[in-house]
Amino acid sequence: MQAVELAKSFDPNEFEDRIYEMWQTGGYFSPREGGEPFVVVIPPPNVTGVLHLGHGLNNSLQDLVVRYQRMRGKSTLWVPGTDHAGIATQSVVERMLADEGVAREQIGRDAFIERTWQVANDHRKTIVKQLKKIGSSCDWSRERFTLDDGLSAAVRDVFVSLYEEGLVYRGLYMVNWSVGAQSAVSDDEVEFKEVTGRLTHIDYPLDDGSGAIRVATTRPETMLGDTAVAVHPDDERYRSYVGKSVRLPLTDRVIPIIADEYVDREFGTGAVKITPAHDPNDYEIGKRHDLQIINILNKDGTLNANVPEPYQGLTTAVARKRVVADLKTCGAFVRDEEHVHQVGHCYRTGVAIEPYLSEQWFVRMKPLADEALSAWQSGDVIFYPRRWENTYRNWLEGIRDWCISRQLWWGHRIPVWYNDATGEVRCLREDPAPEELVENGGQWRQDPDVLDTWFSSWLWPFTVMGWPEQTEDLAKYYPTSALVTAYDIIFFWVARMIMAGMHFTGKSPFRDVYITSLVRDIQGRKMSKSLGNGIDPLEIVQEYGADALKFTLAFMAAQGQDVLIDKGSFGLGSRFGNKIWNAARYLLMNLAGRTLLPLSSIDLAPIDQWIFHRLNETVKGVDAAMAAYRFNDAAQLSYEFFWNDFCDWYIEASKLGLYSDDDSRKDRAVTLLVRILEESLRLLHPFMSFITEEIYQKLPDIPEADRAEAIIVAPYPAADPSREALDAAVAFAAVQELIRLVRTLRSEFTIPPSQRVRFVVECEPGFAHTDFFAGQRELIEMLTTAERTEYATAASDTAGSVTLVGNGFRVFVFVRDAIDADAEIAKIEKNLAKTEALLAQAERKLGNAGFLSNASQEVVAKERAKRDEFAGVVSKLREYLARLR
RNA sequence: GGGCGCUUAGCUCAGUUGGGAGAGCGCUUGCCUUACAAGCAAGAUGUCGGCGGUUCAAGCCCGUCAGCGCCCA
Repeated sequence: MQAVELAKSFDPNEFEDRIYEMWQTGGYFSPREGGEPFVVVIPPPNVTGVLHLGHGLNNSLQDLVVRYQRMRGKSTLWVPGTDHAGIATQSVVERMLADEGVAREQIGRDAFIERTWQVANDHRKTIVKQLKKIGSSCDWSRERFTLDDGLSAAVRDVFVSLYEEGLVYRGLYMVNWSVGAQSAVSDDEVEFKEVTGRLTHIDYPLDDGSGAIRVATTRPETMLGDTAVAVHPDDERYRSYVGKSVRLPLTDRVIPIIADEYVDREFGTGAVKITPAHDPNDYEIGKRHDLQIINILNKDGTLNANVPEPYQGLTTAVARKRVVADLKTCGAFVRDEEHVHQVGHCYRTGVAIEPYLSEQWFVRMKPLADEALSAWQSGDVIFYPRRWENTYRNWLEGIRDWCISRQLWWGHRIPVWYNDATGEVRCLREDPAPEELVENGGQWRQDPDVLDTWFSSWLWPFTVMGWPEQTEDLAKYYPTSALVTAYDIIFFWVARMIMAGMHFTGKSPFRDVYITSLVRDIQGRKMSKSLGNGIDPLEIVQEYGADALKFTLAFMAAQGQDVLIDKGSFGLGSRFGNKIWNAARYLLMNLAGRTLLPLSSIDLAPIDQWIFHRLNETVKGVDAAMAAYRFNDAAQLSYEFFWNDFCDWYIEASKLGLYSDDDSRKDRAVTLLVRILEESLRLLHPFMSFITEEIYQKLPDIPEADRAEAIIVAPYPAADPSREALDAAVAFAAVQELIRLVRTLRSEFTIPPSQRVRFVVECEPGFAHTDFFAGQRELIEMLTTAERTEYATAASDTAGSVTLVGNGFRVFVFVRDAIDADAEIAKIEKNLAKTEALLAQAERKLGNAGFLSNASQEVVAKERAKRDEFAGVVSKLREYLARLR
């Protein structure tokens, strides 16, 4: 057989694109015929921008799960796609237009939407390219976009259905007005931030001239819209004021003083100004007391014509200063003080939210939330880690109606037409709408607003399968198997998808919800553009390779904890790739002139049994970890097997065979090495996808091996009871102990590699591995750089030796001349003290009646074994110490 | 105000049912040993935040205090 040559230096850039192309051409990303389905739908990235490291984590983990299940024979489907992200995308385009000096109103709705499609398409292409670059094994033939025809039809269908069911309604309500987006947003889209403002105390003079009532407010400019002052009905201080009126400063209005239990007597002065149009609580009070509602804001957040002329057109911030100044001038201003309070901000634009009374569309959420709760209660949805179920439950139990209309152009247009003349309203599935509704003579007009982006996202798991059409995909691949997403969108997305799934399909859209952590920088800050601390996943791919990206993230993604990461962290995965590459390179270069044998013809030596045993244990561990979504455990187990067991021990040991002059011995060694390499590659493929495929493609034919045309569709290693070899594992552990003892000695006394040492191993009577040691002489000598080692039950002449104490044996190393006696004594004393402490601890336990009666048989037996081991070591160390002195 | 989480080696973090404290990076020492210096061999470092309790036994369970973070109101 010819040698296979791998490049001397490992360079993932050399093969990653080529391998991805090969997978795509091979059609491996599409579900295979037969097999139980395993389906994942991607959390669709926004077409606003490009992928960041959070996407890197999320998609790496999805790829990990999908590849693992694919190799386990499942009919695996990962549906990719993108989200139109209404507000975010629209504002990106608006900014672009602004740079050109144009407002969207100038170019008109159709032109604006056209322009936005271009931007969205550009971003979509970039995102797809990025997902491919990091190795995502998505089925690209099924890629979807929340605004494409099929999904749009579904959105329309759902809106109309809910309208017909009475779960969608329209009305005049206090909503969260995003001045930045000039649109309403839902309650969930408001982020409360602590803001240091000022609490302003103002005297409102009584209309009858008998004094004034003092109010305190954090938003003085809203006084221009005040229509009452309220006090608590039981507040003695203000009892006599109730029923009187005040003359509102800076205006010519007279407003009443009312009593309402909502008022907090402890806050401020205990008297509160009431602005029904601009505060949700004031609005409620206004309704109770039939107060006038004066809207003082324009949609852009400036003051409108309902305020006195000098303030019109000012922004709220400017108006605030102006109002305070004018209050000072007229003497109504009392004082103000620093005041820390929570202020709502739009999560997309970051601009402060103004409570604003307007006509909007809402979804009545209670019935839907109940369905989502029952899905969870009956175990149809399981979160990993479980504690996120609290978040899910709390949100659903305190559910509020969902404001779904947005005053935007980019999105799903609300399918409702109004006849202003007759007052008729029609909500229609038909698309395009009937001729008579289309804006002709101005009789009918369509609602100008679009729907919240999440109103399409919440349908994602089944609309990507073609719903409401009863498609083949829907029947086969819905409900999906697992959802992988971050905790910050449990409300926005996960809970709503479960609601929609239950309501429209009668099924939870997925059973397992794996909640990923957020990726932060090394100082624990969220990665963001403005901080400039973001990490571009493509930069990582460029520098370290896609495998390094995925492996490192998987290795670090313990359940529940945020991942703190910097660029250097990816060295972990990169070094692992280098290790795999070089191990494979070494084995393959040794194929020259060899013949691979059938595994069944080989009589396994103990060390071979040991490595198969370790591989088998690793497979079991990885399976258990993957079943529990413990990706870091799975990654770590495979890493340790490959690096520590296979490379550090088995490959090193195999050099005995490879460097021998015996062809059959060489064939045997190479056969086993290639065989274990092949299985290891399959074990590692979900974590290190590109490199394992690249090497797999270069492997020679291996007799009796379960090969596939590509590793991506090769079978995942399965646990095999016949490979369990506990005896070999225990025996080999003893050999490792012996070798480490000698190596440590060499290192501690700086015995150069050029100096081969000689030693005698003396095994105690009853030591189980005496014969095994002797049988491994060659290996032991190679790995300790020794010569002429002897194995005996009683060493005869130990003069000139240094003693090493193992569990059940001693090693007499003849290097006495090389060592410093005082240093040796100090070392032994330290070791002795440590072992004596362990012995004392074990003896204390075994001397405790409570321990003997309460602890399990197994634990007691283990403790006895420990005591015997420590006792043996202690007595041997003492004896040696006595001899040294 | 309600809820969740965190505090373990210099750094970043694992530690699944309670039973001799771990990884990666960093550090120290020696090696360019015919796969890999992105490597090999060896080594050092912990009052597991404080206090109290349960238990034969606590990093792990319970209580409490302190500090940090997130979510909801």
